[in-house]
Amino acid sequence: MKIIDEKVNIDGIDKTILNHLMEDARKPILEIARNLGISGAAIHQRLRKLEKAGLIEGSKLVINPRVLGYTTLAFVGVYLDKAISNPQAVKKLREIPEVLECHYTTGNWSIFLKILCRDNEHLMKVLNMNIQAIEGVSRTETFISLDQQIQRQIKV
Amino acid sequence: MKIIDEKVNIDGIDKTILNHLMEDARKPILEIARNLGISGAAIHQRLRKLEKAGLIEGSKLVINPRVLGYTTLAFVGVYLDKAISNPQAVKKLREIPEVLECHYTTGNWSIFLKILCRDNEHLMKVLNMNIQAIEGVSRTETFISLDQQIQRQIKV
DNA sequence: ACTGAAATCGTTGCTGC
DNA sequence: GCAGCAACGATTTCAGT
Repeated sequence: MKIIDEKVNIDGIDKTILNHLMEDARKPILEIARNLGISGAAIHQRLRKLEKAGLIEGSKLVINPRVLGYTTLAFVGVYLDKAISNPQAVKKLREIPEVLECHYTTGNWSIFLKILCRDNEHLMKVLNMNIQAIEGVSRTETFISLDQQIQRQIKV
Repeated sequence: MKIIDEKVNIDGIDKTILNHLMEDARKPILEIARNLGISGAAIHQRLRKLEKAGLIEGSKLVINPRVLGYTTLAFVGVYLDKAISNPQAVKKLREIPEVLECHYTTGNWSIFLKILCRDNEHLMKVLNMNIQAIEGVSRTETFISLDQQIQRQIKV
């Protein structure tokens, strides 16, 4: 766990830089620099400041899973028998590549998952063969995403 | 909607390139090239092929919302009165910056959201003032993420 | 906090294997 | 499908103000 003890003071220039790069992490720094009327070096200085403050975590290439044949996105609420089995369950869940997110949540479920599968048959297999097989998992409730309408990060 | 009609044939070299850049979209291409023992130009050729195939959607700078004071992540199931109001509801949801994801789902809810707020008070305000205020929204069920244990993309 | 300069890298297009 | 090369632009760092 990284400790963030740096004060973050973000001005409009920082926001402009971040908003550009949040859309396209490989957008040329000099292009942003020309838009802002400052030098490329100034942008780099600000980026280093924002990294040091812990605001910038990194960058990711975003792929379209449909092209790889992954078309079924689902959310799964997991009921666990006993609280003590949670960390072991998460460890097992981490070994299932279809599990993209895993949250401890308030409410009915102990654990809440986002999983991505090739199709419904694959989803059923992952649920029955992989997730239900984990010790402590008593029951699951599955919600299939028929269509995702919004996908974004928080506005800076 | 982009039409993907390209056949995708991804070999081990493509996978290596993608896995590197999915971890860090700004990782130097020449560094990857040296690891693989091929030229930088060859990597660029493959990246163009993968973009043309629609597998590469883009890249994103990933920020840590906690540094901006956003600490409460929640999932919200939304009940809508009538099916006809769904597109209008989504349109309104898009105007709420705290809404990061929005899915049409199978099961009890019409719509399922991921939302990010500064704290529980802010969450309550967004639920009561913004989401419940949307025409057609009859009820919501909220699950707060106490801790996110897994966050990743599908393995290529 | 920013500029300007200098070295390295990114990117494209070419020729040839 | 890849190498090697060339040309131009971008990245990155650092001294200087």
